[in-house]
Amino acid sequence: MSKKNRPLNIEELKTSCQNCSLSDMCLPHGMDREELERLDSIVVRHRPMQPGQHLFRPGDASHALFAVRSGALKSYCITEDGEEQVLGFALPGELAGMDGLGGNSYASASVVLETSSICEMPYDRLQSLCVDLPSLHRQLMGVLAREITADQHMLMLLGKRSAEERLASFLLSLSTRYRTRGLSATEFNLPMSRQDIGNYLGLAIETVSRLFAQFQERKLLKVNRRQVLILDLDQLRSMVESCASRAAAGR
Amino acid sequence: MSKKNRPLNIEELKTSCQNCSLSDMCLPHGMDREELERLDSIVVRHRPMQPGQHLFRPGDASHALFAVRSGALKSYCITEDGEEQVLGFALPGELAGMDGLGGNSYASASVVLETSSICEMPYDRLQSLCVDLPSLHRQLMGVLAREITADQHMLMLLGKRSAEERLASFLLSLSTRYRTRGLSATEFNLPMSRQDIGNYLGLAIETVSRLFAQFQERKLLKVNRRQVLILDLDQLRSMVESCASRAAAGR
DNA sequence: CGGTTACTTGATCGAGCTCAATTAGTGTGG
DNA sequence: CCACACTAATTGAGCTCGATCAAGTAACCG
Repeated sequence: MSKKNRPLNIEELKTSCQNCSLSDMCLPHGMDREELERLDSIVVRHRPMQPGQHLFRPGDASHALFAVRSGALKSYCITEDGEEQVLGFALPGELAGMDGLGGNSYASASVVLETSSICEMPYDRLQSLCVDLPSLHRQLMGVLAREITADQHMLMLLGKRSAEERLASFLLSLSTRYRTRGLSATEFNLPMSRQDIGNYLGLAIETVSRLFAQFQERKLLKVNRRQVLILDLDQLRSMVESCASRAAAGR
Repeated sequence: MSKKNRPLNIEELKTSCQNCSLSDMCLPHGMDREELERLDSIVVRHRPMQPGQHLFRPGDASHALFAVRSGALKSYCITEDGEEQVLGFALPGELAGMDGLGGNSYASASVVLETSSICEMPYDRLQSLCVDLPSLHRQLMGVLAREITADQHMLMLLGKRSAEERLASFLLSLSTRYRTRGLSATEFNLPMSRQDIGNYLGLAIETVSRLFAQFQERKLLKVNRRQVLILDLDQLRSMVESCASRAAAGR
């Protein structure tokens, strides 16, 4: 927490995949020291970005994959009529910009939700590196396949689940992802607004708000604005048991 | 139709990507003659498969990508409570099995809807071929990226669109895909049941049925069981985009 | 044929949306 | 420091779309 107010430390900027605590859940997963070094050499690291700043917008020439080092991103697209559709959120160790791979432009937008450090990996360099590093190639395929699986999991959520199940599933997903990152599974801050949550889950924001109130009354959790404290993870799980296996498997 | 009863013709089995009319909308897109030959060498072609047969099921060891040569596939997953969730349909030139790439097993199932010829491309051979053929690598990435984009388009459909808009969008998608394949954009047979359509679109089958009836009354199309004749493509299109009223009104 | 499955049509009900009002944060400027 | 504006979130009331339940019809198949 005091980190926030410290002046910029050059050592922190000079970070590499090799000493990044997230490397195991990020693109470098399963790569050895030498491979990591080569990946490192193509990663561009910027200064922290501020809420509201965009990594890219739909139609922008697609040139790079992005990894979240700290902070959070929101991925969304704009429908023909100007409505926003939230597609997902990227937490540390997760990627954005996959939909531009192999094409000319991004189909979605990616915007910073809270102050974030981002690693940028240019497609062309990534691709040529894949030729040399089969494990990177496999890892990249795996990342894309998991993204497809995750999107399909969302299809199930939106197609089959009630509002209650959707919100429970969403909170469990966040909980699991924070725990994986060594953070608390039961106490965290939501990086996104109610608007974003509702949009993502296909619900009106009033419904989201009411559900939070209802969950609180049922002693499942405590929520104050963006602060969430989960009191009964098991019961939340039992609300979405049919989706739990996939989420837990992580694959 | 008489084809069904003819003995197996060796020439029909010996088909290759090089003389496949679908190659432009399939994995080979953008590859030259020599590259095609090398891709051909790793493609396994089976005898036609019958409705109900599975290419793979969730949890099966993932070993290959599949391309539809003729016929149609349904992709779905099963939730723990035994519910089926339809994830999509593959028409000729389209792929199945992408969610197993880079992992150990498929997350979804793929089942044949109507008698189909399938091309099988083993992952390991595909991957080693990617090292030699950058254009295949790029194409594979592109295919995966498009799949992600398509899934995200479905998220929008399920999250934001009314039943009417969903069915219109579904029919338009089929229409476009058939036209791209050199078939009629206005007259085709649905390869899937009402059950499948409803499941896919997040609607009850009764709703799907009623909408078909309603569309017919509005002279948008004629439908008889699985035969569809689209009468007013433009108006169907305007239904998908005509959410402008809602957007203008508020939000 | 009779039985089975796929689809259609009708009637009713409720989950979640919309509209509207209120409350709680969050600056911003005097 | 407070008044004011502005946005985010909550809460309430009523309504609508689409689900569910139920019955009927049409194709298919031994």
